[in-house]
Amino acid sequence: MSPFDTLADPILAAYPDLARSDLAFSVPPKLNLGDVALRTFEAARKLKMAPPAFAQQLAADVDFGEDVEAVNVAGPYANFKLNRATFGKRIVDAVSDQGTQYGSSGVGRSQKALLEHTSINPNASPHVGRARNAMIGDSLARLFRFEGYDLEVQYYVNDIGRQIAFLVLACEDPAGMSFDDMLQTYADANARAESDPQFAEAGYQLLKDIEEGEPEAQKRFRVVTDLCLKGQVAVLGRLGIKYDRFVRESEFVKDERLEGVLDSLRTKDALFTDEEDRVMVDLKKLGREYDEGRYVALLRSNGSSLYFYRDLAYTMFKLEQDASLNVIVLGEDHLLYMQQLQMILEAAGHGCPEPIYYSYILLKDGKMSTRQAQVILLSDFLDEARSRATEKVDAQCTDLDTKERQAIAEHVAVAAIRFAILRVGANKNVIFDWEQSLSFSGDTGPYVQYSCARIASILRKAESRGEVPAEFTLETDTEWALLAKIDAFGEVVQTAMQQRSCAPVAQYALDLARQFTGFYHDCPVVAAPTEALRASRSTLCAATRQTLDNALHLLGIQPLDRM
RNA sequence: GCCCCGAUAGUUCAGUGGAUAGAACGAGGCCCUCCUAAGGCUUAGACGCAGGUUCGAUUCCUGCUCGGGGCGCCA
Repeated sequence: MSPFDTLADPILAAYPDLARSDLAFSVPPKLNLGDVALRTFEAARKLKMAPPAFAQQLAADVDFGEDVEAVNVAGPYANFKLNRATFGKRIVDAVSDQGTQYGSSGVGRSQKALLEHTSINPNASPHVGRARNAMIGDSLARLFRFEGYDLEVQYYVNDIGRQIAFLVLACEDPAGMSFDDMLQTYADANARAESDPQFAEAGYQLLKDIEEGEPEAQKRFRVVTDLCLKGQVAVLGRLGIKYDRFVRESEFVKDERLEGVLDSLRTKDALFTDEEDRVMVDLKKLGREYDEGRYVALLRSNGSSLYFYRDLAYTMFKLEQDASLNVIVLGEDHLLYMQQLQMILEAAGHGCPEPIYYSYILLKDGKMSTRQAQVILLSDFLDEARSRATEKVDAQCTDLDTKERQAIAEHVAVAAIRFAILRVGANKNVIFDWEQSLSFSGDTGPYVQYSCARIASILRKAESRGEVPAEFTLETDTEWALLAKIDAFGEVVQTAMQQRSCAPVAQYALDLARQFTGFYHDCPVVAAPTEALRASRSTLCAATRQTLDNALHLLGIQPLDRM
């Protein structure tokens, strides 16, 4: 129950021509104006009145009951002064009742959802650019589950194709190799394929062999890609990222699911074999207006499949699962590709997964490239972050044992990277900067964790378990501002769902943590002047912590009790 | 050439068709006999350019400039 709703009802009763969406409530720029503001431009227009006049009339005519202490009009704005204790108790009760579900709208309840993310080549240790996909995907997975969806997260393992073939070819003794060797081997193999036509030819032959089911070739691919996949998943696991199902691309080299699609294309005269014997699709026949991206190749001249063909089959496989939410996280380079895929699927009468695009993380001197071994590896980043965090934790938590301190340091490292990536909009390029990404102060994940630790410390000292007292009291603007912030969480979650992005959640977590810090400095809890205030402030701390926990959970960041 | 995305303080990012555009880092000045200084207070500092729509545009539209991505046997 948001304070805004209880204010809207009497207004709508007094002015039947208005709808809830005409009433724009917000927090006033200064708290001395009021606790909640109503902007009247929209409603006044509908009623054909001047906004200031409407605000005056509304303040005079509408009875808001005893929960509203005053309505002050400032030009086109009506500012409400509320009975803060009453509203405050409602907010704190809501958090207490809903606990880990506080903020969820439950829209996804009893609905199935499918999310594909990461899906990188099993060729080497993931770099932070790739990890952006995984972090965005994982935060969306958490968001969808929080909203009640029954979600399956899929990782499409690109375990076949030209570049994997080169890697497999270069791994003469895969059994004796470690995951850490792979980056260099992969880079070398790609360089060699460029300069050594025989090597490249052998790669294509290997590819053809595996597609034709040659057992020895399959085994070689499997050993290498398994080693890589295991290594990648372990590194991503450090970030708390998990997958429900791994689907191998190699399972889709020949797929009967495509028969229907290909038939539809033939019917529309969109399928043809070009002069070089490739099987192609002409999207112009399906209504594409630009020459750009008009043609799509499905099969090589030697009959082996291309990525598009295999992914089309995999996408059909996903569509068969009939999820009400079917989302895929992709790099911005896949935009045209996805448009093409959608056209083909539409031509065959199918829907298409909903794509979420993200832009690249760039290095100061250009793009990260695994192929050229020009990367910041995620594992290197995490190690460096952990070692910096360890220094601080060791100095500050001297009463904890080494194992506990190490665990905290790892959580801080993960918080730093996840927060740094998730808080910026997905369609913005990020220029990677070591010092900035490793910072633990300011607008960072560790700052939010620090607020959590402070709350935990207060609750330990106050020996409070956070029960809401019968009589909730508060006396300062700071306490009210914190309550208003807590109340806003549900709306933030809805915005995140609409935008398909947890960036608003990250921003919110920061705002809430900062708001709490203001409270921390202004309002003593343990040493509160009265028992009633001590109890209410403890409760407010507990509600803040629950809300922070819920927000951090969506971001995949561990709230800490000590740091 | 064509198609997508971006441009807000020195830097990295938020944000909004309407009240005084928010933070952080960096720079200057302060605060630990006070629930964790990974903190707080304080000073200075910003909507790329040009048009248009609107009572009102940083926000919507068009053009331009700059940056990123893409455009037939890579994935």
